[in-house]
Amino acid sequence: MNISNLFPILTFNQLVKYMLDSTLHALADSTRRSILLRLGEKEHSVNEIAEPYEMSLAAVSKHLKVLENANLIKKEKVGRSYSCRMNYEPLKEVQELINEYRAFWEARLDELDHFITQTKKD
Amino acid sequence: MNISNLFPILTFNQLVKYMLDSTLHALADSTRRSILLRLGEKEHSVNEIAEPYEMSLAAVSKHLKVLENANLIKKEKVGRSYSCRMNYEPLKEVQELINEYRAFWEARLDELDHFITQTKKD
DNA sequence: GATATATTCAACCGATTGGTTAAATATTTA
DNA sequence: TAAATATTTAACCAATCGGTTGAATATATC
Repeated sequence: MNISNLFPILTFNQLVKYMLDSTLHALADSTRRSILLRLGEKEHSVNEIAEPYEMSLAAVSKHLKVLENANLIKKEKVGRSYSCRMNYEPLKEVQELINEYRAFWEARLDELDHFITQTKKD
Repeated sequence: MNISNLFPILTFNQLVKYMLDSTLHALADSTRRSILLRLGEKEHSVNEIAEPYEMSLAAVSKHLKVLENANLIKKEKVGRSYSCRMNYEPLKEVQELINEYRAFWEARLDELDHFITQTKKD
């Protein structure tokens, strides 16, 4: 199930929800986070990506599919192999999410700070 | 399975990996993201948290358990109910992760920029 | 002490996950 | 054209997921 297939039948908010679901799910696995870091550094073929992991090529291929569906990587066919590279875009959405939480968090810290100052004054 | 039970038998890196796994897994569900946003704003009892969702109280209780195991919320027993509040701490780790990816991403953009400048010069 | 309230626990369900192996598909090379 | 290489697909497996319902456990109130 690729996100682009669903595009015309979802509202914007549903789309953001779906994107965050798939991005965060893709990141919630240490093998995939490691793959993404390596692809951030430089492009790799599927075989190169799979090399360091103690699992089958098919398993790595599946991990790449999860990253690709989350739009975190792009694959381009080059001869008989695929060149994979990272796509940062979806991480901006995650960044924004974290910022939202931080805004609330800091607002509450301010409140607490204010409370302490008030208490000291009394 | 709570992270604190595993603490003595894991290395620091394994611990970070486990924490990111559980934090990102907890965030990869829109109900839990929504709960966390509301708890960021203010403390709530389990019943209050459950109110807006069209699912059983037990289901919400499970979501809260996932958030609690990821250390994203704290629960305190107050009389016969529980007061829940957000804990921002684990999100710092996520923030750092995103920053790592961004560092690579920007380094590559710089390379590309450099390449374009070079090409124009020729 | 009986009853109402707040929450969790246990058992179950169908769907999804992360892995496997073996076969299929493309493409290049000999 | 045959063989080697790169990758995906299909079928399977056990574990986990997100939900349900009904019973259990605390605590507060009548």
